[in-house]
Amino acid sequence: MTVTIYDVAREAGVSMATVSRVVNNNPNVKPATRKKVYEAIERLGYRPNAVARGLASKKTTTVGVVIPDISNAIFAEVARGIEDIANMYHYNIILCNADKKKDKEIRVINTLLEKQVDGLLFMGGAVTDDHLQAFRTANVPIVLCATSDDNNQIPSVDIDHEEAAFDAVMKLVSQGHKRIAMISGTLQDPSNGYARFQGYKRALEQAGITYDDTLVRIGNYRYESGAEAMKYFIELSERPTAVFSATDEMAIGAIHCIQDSGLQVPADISIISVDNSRMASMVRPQLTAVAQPMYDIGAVSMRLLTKLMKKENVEQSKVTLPHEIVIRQSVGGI
Amino acid sequence: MTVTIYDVAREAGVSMATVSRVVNNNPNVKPATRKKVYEAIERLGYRPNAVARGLASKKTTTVGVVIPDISNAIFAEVARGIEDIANMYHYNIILCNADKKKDKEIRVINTLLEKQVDGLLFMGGAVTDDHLQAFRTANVPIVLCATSDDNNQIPSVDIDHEEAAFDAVMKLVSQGHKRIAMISGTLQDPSNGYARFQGYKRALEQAGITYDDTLVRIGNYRYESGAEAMKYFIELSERPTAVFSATDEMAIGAIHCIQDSGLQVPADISIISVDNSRMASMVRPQLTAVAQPMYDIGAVSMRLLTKLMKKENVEQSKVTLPHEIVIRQSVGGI
DNA sequence: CTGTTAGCGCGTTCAA
DNA sequence: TTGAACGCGCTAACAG
Repeated sequence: MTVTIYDVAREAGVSMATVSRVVNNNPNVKPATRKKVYEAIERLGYRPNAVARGLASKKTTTVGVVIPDISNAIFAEVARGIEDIANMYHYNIILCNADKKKDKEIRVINTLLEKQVDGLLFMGGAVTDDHLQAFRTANVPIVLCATSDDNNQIPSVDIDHEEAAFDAVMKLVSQGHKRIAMISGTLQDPSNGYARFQGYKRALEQAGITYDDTLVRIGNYRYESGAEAMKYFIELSERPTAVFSATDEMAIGAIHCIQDSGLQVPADISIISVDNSRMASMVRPQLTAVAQPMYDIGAVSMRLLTKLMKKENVEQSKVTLPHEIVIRQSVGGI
Repeated sequence: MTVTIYDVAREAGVSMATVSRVVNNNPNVKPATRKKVYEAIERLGYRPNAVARGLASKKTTTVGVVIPDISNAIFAEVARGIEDIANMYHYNIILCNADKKKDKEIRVINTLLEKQVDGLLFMGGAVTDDHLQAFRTANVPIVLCATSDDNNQIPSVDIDHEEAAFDAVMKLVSQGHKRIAMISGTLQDPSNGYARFQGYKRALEQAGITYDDTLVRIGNYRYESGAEAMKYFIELSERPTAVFSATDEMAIGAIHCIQDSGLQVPADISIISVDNSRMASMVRPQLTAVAQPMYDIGAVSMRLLTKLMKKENVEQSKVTLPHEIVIRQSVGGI
């Protein structure tokens, strides 16, 4: 049924070792024999068995990527960066979606490790002790991508979320806003949640604005939750003149909620967010946002992982990429 | 370094066969020994090697899913359906992105096959002879998901794209529109492109409207291409009163283009599309669209694949799921 | 209920 | 430049 390296060897009149050599591009094969082998491979339709190869060589040339939520547009762009670099270094990548559930993340990590991936990329999402525990038992390199752990034990590539949020809110401040609300992610999420919230608070402080927790709502990163939070703000007796959203999608929900209430963005309320996904341009008014360099985060983390897998020594295992603010139309003066 | 089943056996004072039995939940093990083995596993931090297991058992309990374009929101929902059913039947799933490039699709298919997946799900996208060729050499079942091949040789789960497009256009017709443009995908794409275009033409014909190819533009499914196509239509001496877009994202680009030109949707121009992704509600006015049952397409195709993998006989290898029209706000009368 | 023994398909010495 | 032989970690008969 399945044609193996033995069949090819017999067909070509050589030994299996020789077939193995040509398949693996080992130069120590006479061109004539190489040709014979290739012909036999062609004739038989031989396809190398990566599983057997992996067992024999103890390498799979594949890296596993766990995506917290496949429907989050951010990760698509990060994945693109990962893939481009992976291809460059001849690694296959396999994606596993974890559906935003922590236990599924752990399960997926273990599955990937059992599959003997040569390295692991853990994309955005909280890194708990359970994660750390799973990582610790791995004997392949792991890098965190668009997230990081509290104590920076694991190599990671990310932006400074606190600073990004700070910059976003300061943009609002510089436009004269004083009553600035925030649509946050859950504070359990260290990057997109907690850090961005801290940045918000620090900016308020620096601007001399007292923090008011009626101006903070927690969303779940989805469009609807952004709209709900905004609805709450609009109904406040003294509503905010500007809103900082932790992510694009919630910001867009907020924009539409404002418009559906008969108000204008940014005339009545300004909106800014962090992310700058493709969606930021797909709304009217277009969304002003602090941009994460998503492609680069993916590319750099994959590059870092290749170094780790090759046991090259890396000078810096935690890399923080710069962010920048992209001005569009959703922020106005007061 | 790596702890094997053999180490566990020694630690627990049993044979490796027994360890294998408990790891695989074979009932033929005395509870006491089972307990001993579990303890040894715990103590040593043993993790089964899926590669070795796959080689010995000739099964990997994983199915490969090729995603044509990870940044396409449609596939996220389809993937969700796939995963839920896969989990139910205890299959792991690994996703491979093909970046909308045909050669990468073929490469990814072969990689997955080399990895000895037990089955393959090929998601939306054109199925060419090269694909068929790659499929033919596979000796595991394959099912097409949200797409199908011309001759229906491969099992598939999909909607009737031609009919869906027809229904969309007929909706426009029923509202009194006569000058109906289309933003199409490439005609090389049999499902999202060619079939939907055919449905458009058939609807026109049925409505007694002569087909006019100045009213058709080909886009690449991205927001920007929808906007560009719309720009072209608006500048026509006699512009359309309604536009049928092959997909949501292009439709949203079109809506914004209309609004940016100072026109209104649907007062000046109506828009309808096929897909009904999450984005359809994330635009103002909200998009009226023919809905594909994306989750179901994923779930049903995975279910079909499990049957095929278990060699159960399936009555119907090509299944066509029903679609329905979701009325929102982007279509008006004339 | 448990242990022994073959392979699974391939990479990799070590000789020749 | 080539081949023979071993072993990767595990499952699956087959015995006992």
